[in-house]
Amino acid sequence: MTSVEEPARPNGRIRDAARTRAEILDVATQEFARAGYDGARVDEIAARTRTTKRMIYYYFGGKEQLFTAVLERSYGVIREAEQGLDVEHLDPVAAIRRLAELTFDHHEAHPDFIRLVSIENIHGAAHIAGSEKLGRIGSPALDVIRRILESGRESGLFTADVDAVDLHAMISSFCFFRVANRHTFGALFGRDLVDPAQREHYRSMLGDMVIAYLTADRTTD
Amino acid sequence: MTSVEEPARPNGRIRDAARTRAEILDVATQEFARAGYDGARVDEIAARTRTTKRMIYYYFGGKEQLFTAVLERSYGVIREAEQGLDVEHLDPVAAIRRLAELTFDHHEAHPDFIRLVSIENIHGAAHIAGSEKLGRIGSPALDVIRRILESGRESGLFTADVDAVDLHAMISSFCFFRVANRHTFGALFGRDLVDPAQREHYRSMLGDMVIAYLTADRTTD
DNA sequence: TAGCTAACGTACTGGTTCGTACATTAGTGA
DNA sequence: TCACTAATGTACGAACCAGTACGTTAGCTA
Repeated sequence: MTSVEEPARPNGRIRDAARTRAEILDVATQEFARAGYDGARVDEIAARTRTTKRMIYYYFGGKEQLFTAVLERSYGVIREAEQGLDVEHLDPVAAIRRLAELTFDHHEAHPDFIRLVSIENIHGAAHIAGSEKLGRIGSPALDVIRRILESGRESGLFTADVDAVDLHAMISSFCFFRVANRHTFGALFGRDLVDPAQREHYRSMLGDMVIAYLTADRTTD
Repeated sequence: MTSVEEPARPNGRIRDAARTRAEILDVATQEFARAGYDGARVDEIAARTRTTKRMIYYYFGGKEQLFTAVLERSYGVIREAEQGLDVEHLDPVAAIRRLAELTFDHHEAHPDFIRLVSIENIHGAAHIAGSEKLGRIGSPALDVIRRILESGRESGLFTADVDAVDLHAMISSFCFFRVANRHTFGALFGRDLVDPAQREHYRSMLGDMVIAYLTADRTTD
């Protein structure tokens, strides 16, 4: 999330469309993630901004479109992160583990994004469906997984009959659950899934799980 | 969810505290699951009931307490289901697979419950924290996992150093994600994770994953 | 420097929504 | 059968909240 800081200017109205727009998006991201779509208050977002509610409607049109814009930017951030991943030089096992770890790290580093995705699912992904930008956002991670799977199978290391999308779901599910459900899980089972002291434990657990699944001895099946 | 049906009585006011209470809970479960806590409307719940809004406040006190009651009953349903599972007679590998399948089936059969848990996580599990009933609900599944893990490790079949709570998290994460995130996942990747035609595929994928993790050859680590 | 427009602010409205005051009745026990 | 209470219904209020009508100004350009 690109946060907006300004070198305390003299008072009086300053005009900067880009800054105002970005600041609204920043605050809206926090507010929607904090309270959900219906729980979020347009007035509250405006109050925590250096501008007014009028500007939210001026730039985004309404609460619904603002939420869509928040989603679009948040998804854009992961896509960028995914585009930066470079694991082609590693052997398939190491490459998959590295990819899983990157997913793990990204989920942990962006709890607000995880919450937004949960919220969007409560609403049946209606905003994604209504957004052209999100429709064609794709996923660089999928292409990477596809290539790793291929080379892993060629070399005989990977025995699992699984495609990139399903493997992505498997990796994401663990990372997502750990962050998204930490509150109920903690309250019910007394274990904090995002306890920093257990971070390495869960991180390697994920890698072990995925590698074990991909390389399991299937001759006896 | 125990749904309430009545043999169409002659009109006129009927007094049945238990029925009225149960009917409110049924409708509230649907409405909260449909729209989230803040999106749900008390008037809407009342309208879809054979009683009035007044009764919701009479029996539950308010929207917040109604949601807590809905959660309490929903969690009670799984606990009951878990108590019915009988896998002690199976060998550890088969027992774990069976347990994973039961979790898989339960998640798929209760999408409303999954949504409620997502919603409760958005609110930081505040209602669970404020409920005595939910605080001491425990989890029969955990005891079962504990025993299976022990016997699996004794016989040398299981090599993974994992405890019951973490294994439960691993199994739940896959089952939960598949149902909770099906909308965004479907919209972004064009794959329906709850497509009935793919049900067996994902069900066995989960079992394979967990078993592979537990029994992986760790001599080379 | 005049004028134009994108950017911004204020003040308000209309509908919504949780919650309640007050009235009523079904069923039960004396 | 009478009275009492748990259960129910009606009508309303007060706060909240998304959205807007209308007015203002900063900064650019001709």
